[in-house]
Amino acid sequence: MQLGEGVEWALHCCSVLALVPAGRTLSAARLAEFHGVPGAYLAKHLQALAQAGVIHSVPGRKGGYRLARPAADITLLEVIDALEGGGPVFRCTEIRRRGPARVAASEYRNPCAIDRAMQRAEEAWRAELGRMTLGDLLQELSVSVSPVAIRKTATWFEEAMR
Amino acid sequence: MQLGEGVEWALHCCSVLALVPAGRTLSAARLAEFHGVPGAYLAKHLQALAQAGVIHSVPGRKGGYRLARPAADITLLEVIDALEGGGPVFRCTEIRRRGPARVAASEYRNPCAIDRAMQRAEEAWRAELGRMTLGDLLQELSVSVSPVAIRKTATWFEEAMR
DNA sequence: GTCCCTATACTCGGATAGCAAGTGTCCGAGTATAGGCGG
DNA sequence: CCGCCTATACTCGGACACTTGCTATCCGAGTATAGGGAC
Repeated sequence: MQLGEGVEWALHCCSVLALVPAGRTLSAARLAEFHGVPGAYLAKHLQALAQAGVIHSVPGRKGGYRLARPAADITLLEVIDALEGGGPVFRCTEIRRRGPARVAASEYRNPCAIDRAMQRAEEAWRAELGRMTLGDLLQELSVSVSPVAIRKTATWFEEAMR
Repeated sequence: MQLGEGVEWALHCCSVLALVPAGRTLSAARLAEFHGVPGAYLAKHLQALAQAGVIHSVPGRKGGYRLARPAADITLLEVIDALEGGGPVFRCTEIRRRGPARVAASEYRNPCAIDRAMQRAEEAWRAELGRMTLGDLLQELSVSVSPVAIRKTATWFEEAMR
């Protein structure tokens, strides 16, 4: 089991979009260029983010993408769920109700103990991701990224915003 | 992202194998019959569990499978890692080092903040699964499963052990 | 009657197809700009 | 000189191929049993 590559791209793109000035946008092509990834495929993931209400898309010539809300109001969990569908990682198919030891449906009042344990673990995962917002991420980036890289990013931004 | 179907099967099989008397085994065919799943495919997953040292395989005519250790010493995490490979769910491909804003490799001393956040969440998931053992699961099952189902399972076991 | 040998039945183990989902790419619909034309 | 109209360039959005990994199955290698034969 592993998350799709698009999750990494989406998280990086969102952290970049958080730097876009209010009222401006950044196109999918620019985002792809910045991260060195295929633009056509990245567009597909950005589309999913837009449909989930994480980012806002602006059509037309001066169009592009921007965050749909302030960075502090967007959790990492939202970004991931937007791409992966948000369904449960572990799907209980109730195999306990199959085979020779099955009993009447009314006997299965309690939920499957295995499913419960898995959901508990999954909830811990989601809680951790739901605790952290893009705002937190930006703050962490501002202190952990080297000044050289920050300067270079700022320069690229001026070019891209022109 | 979702776990393979085999994870559910493996967890149920392990909880059944925990009921096997010491010195005895249960064949893959019996386990498949009990859960109503294709035996040939289940065998593949049991094989993975055996290679990971979770269960012990006995070849030959009176062969089969049994737990490699006491149920209280086997965590749910071990079972899942045995099937899914144990690798990280989120793989950081360091895309920050690509594109026009990249800088010299020596500037990337700090680990990627996005990767850190994802690993933290993943660790919460693994911790929760590592906390629970098959022994805990059995105890929970003994009180949550209906007496009728327990009796029916016991009857099937007597037949299978013959 | 006892021991040994052989054929058998049943087990695990790895090698082999089929299929769904993720990966990657393309072209069409829509909009703000820029330039030219008319008043 | 000013306003309007049209052609253009650039954007997002969904429809279309390809590849990887999960799903499913089979047959071969190995071992304990059971039966028969020899002593």
